Order: sequence, then C-alpha cells, then structure tokens
Amino acid sequence: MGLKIYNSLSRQLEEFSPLKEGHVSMYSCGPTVYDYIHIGNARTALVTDIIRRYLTYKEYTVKLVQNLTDIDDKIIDRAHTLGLSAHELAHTNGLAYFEDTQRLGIQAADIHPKATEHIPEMIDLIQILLDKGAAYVVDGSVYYRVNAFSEYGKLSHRKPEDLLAGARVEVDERKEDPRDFDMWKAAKPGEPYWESPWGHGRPGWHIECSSMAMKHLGETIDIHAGGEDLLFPHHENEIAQSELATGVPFARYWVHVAFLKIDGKRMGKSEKNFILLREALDKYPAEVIRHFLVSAHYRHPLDYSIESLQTSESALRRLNNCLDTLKKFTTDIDESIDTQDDLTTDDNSLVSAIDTMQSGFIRAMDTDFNTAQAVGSIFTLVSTVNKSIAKNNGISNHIYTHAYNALIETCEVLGIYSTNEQDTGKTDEYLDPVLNLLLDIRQDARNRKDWDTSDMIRDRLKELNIEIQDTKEGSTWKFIS
RNA sequence: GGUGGCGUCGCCAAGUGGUAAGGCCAGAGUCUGCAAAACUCUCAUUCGUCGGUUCGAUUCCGACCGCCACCUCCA
Repeated sequence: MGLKIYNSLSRQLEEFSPLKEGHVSMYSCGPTVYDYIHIGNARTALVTDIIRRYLTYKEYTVKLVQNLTDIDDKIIDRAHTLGLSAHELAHTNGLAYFEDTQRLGIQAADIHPKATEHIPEMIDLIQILLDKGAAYVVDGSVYYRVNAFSEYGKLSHRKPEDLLAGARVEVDERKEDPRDFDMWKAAKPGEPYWESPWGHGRPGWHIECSSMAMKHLGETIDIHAGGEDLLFPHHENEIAQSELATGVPFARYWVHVAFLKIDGKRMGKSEKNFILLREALDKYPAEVIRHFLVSAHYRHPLDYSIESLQTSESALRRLNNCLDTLKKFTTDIDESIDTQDDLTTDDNSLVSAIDTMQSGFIRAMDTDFNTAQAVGSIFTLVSTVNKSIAKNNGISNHIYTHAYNALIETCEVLGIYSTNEQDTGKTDEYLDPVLNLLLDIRQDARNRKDWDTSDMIRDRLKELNIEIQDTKEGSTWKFIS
C-alpha cells in the first residue's frame, strides 16, 4: 500500500506519514569538507537523492537540507599542513563536493547550510541548554550534560552502563561525565575562532546539525538521514541537544545507510582504503556507478570492486539497448490503450507486463526503498520487451511507446538512465560523414566479396576504438571504450 | 565486554511460513561471408551447520561456526 520506512529509532519498518500532509522535510548529514569525498560518502548522498526523487515521484513536496561541515579539527589540521586558511580549504572542497555529486547526477539540496554561517543560531541553542541546566562551561568550552536528558541513548539503544563500560571513551578530566560532549570548543592559540559569551571558540560538531536542521526545517523534521556510523554518537547527541531544548521530537524517521566496503572492510578515510568518487567518475559513467550503488539495499553493506562496476556496466548496456530499440518504435501520438477490444493477445500480455513492472517497482520502493528489487522489476520488463521484439509479433507502436515511457520514468527515479543524448557523440559532426564514407566503401567491398578490404576497414577502425555493427538494417558504428 | 548486522547459483544480489526475483559470467542458438554487436534459450529440489516449532521453514525459535560494523574522528 503506502510507503514504509525502517526507522532506526524503533528498529522497525514503519508506515510513513509526514507531519504535514503532502510535504516532507528531510535533513541529511553532509560532508566535512577537508578532502574530496570517496564512493562510500557518495553512497549516502545517493541514497538521500533517491529517497528524495522517489518521494517526489509519489507527489510529495520535499524540502531537503544538507549541511556542509566547514569548520572542525580535521579541517584546521589539514589547512595547516597545506598552508591554507581553514576557510580557503573548506571553500575549495565544498565546491569540489558539489562538482563531484553533480557529476554523479545527485541533485542539489534545497539548502546547503554551512556551519560557519550559523554561529549565532548555535550560540542561541547552546545558551538555551545552559539556561536549562543541561550544559556547563569549563575554560571557555561548553559541554552538554548527558545526565540532564533522561532519554539519552534511545536512538542507539545504549544504556549508560554500556557506554561507560566501553574503555574507549576518551578520558577528559574537565568533563563531569565521560559521555558529555562539547558544543562549543575554546580556541587554542592560532586557531580560527568566533566570538561567543564564553570567549573565542568554535562550534562542536553535533550542535551544527541541531541548529541548522531546526532553523531550516522546523523543530520536528520528518526524515533525518546519514551514514550508519553517525548513529552514535552524532545523531544521539543531536537528539539530546534538540529535544531537551524544544521538548518535541527532533526527527520522526531516522534513516541510516550501511557502509560501502572494499575488500570486505569498511571504506573509510582513516583506513586510507578509499576510492575517490571523482576517480571512479573518470573511469565510469555516472549511471554505471549509480547502478552499482543501487544494486543492493541501502541498509546492507556493499563491497566495492572493479568487477562489480563492470557488471553494472554490462547490465546497463542491456537496459540501454532495449531502450534504444524501443525508441525506434516510439510514436509521438499519445494514444490511450484502454480500448481493449483493439488489442491482440500479444498486445495485452505486453501491456500487462508493463503494469507488473510498474507495480513491482512501486512495491519495492515502498518497502523501505528497496532499489535492488526495483531494478529487478525493470530488468524483467526488459526481457519481456526483448522477447516481444524478437518475435516480431506486430505489437502496436503505441504499446511500445508506453513501455518506453514506463521504463524511462522508473529509471529516472533511480537515475540509471541519462536522457541527454549520448555525450560521446557530441563531436561527431565532423566524424559522421567520414565514417559513413568508410562504411560505404566497406559495403562496396562486401558486395564484391572483397573480404580482405572489408575486414581491414573493420579491424583498423576497431584499433581506433570504433566498432562497426552489421545489422539487418545496414552497418552502423559506435565508440567503444 | 555491550549493541547491531550478515552468511541464498561460479560472482553480485532480492525474497517469502507453502516450495527460490534480477544482473554478471558460462554453455547452446539466431543473425553474419566470417566475426563482432545484439537478441533468444539453458543455468540453485536449494538458501552457513546442527537441533526445535509446524501439515509444511530458506523464511519462526535455540545453539554453534564464520564474517562485518558501532561503542573514538569517519557517510
């Protein structure tokens, strides 16, 4: 029936219903811009993008906010090594982030707030928490008093004892409780800082998301997304800060994206086992990378490998071949197909296959955005269409048009089909006539059974990465990689 | 130690208390002068192991084995 989302808060699949009917507010934790993003980061960004596209497909009005953390320890450190200001580094990498994600076909969020542009809002929120006795100041830093929030741990389902038992909690003598975390960090000499009631300093990581989400989306947001590593402590802390300040739920559905792995291990910046998104994009089209990322459900780990990308490339070729073939039958006439009496048995079975694909796609996406299953529905229809075309059973063009449109529509939700005409062909104005000349010469040779000449043309072009395809309709060519 | 997840065809990956989607690879075929490309067909009586519940379990329960992740900055 309707959309169901797995909510990390309840650890259950829940019926989705937004706070305001027809509208969805969504916040996604964005990157800390001290470096380029890797494919693992891209996975989360892509899942966010697809959730948004699907909600839009379901006719919701979606407002998506994704932050950019543009000040933190890593940025300061990296800027220092590079001899740049923290601002310069963050600015450059912020632009690179947009460039990379846009190349992946990720649509920009409605708002991309930056931490450094929301200092006053964060100070206000910290002040509220101080006034409520939920925070304390030590040497110019402000800490959140975890004990003040009785529901602390409700997202990560951790009990205070569990947290304390883990000997990995950093010991900081200045904290009242090891679980307490900083909302405002006093600046050390030479570090960038902002003025605050507690002295020169900078915001802690968690406070920015609380402030910016509430500023741009209100005190309660519908969907909050992020990588699964953010569940604790980041999201737990966001909840603690926000809910203690407002007294209302911070986010209604918590969505956590599983890790992208490489060689069976989590791809992470600290492990240095990552592949930069831009490197991958230099080697593979965006649709191929998207297909790969979408080939597993977002809550299940996915292992990155060249082989997987090649698999996706082959699968996508099958899809695109089908689409290209269908396109030849496409008619502009938008005939309705409800006149059942005019339809043959073959017509009807294709129409029903299209319906099956669409309902399967929706059922899959409605079940916690099961993109893997959704892709399955698409490929099942691809098979049916291919069979139908192979049988040459005289299916009406408008039914093929219907199939084409249905496939395009669903593929666009996943972003695995690019509507812009093959970009490889954009320089062909000059090449086209030349190739056609060669093709003509070859055809003449073939007519004379001069196989040496025709094969030489074919082979030499292949060396130039141009492949000749002989079909019943004649010869065509295309670039191969 | 605490918490969560995973183990399904050679590889990737969905899924369900009633008998296993899809993709890749592979084999066969159609097409072709031969190829390539494309398309078609074939391709898991079986779902980590052992028990239990059930008329029936891959799906529920328990134990065990193996793997991963979070508890510390990382999407």
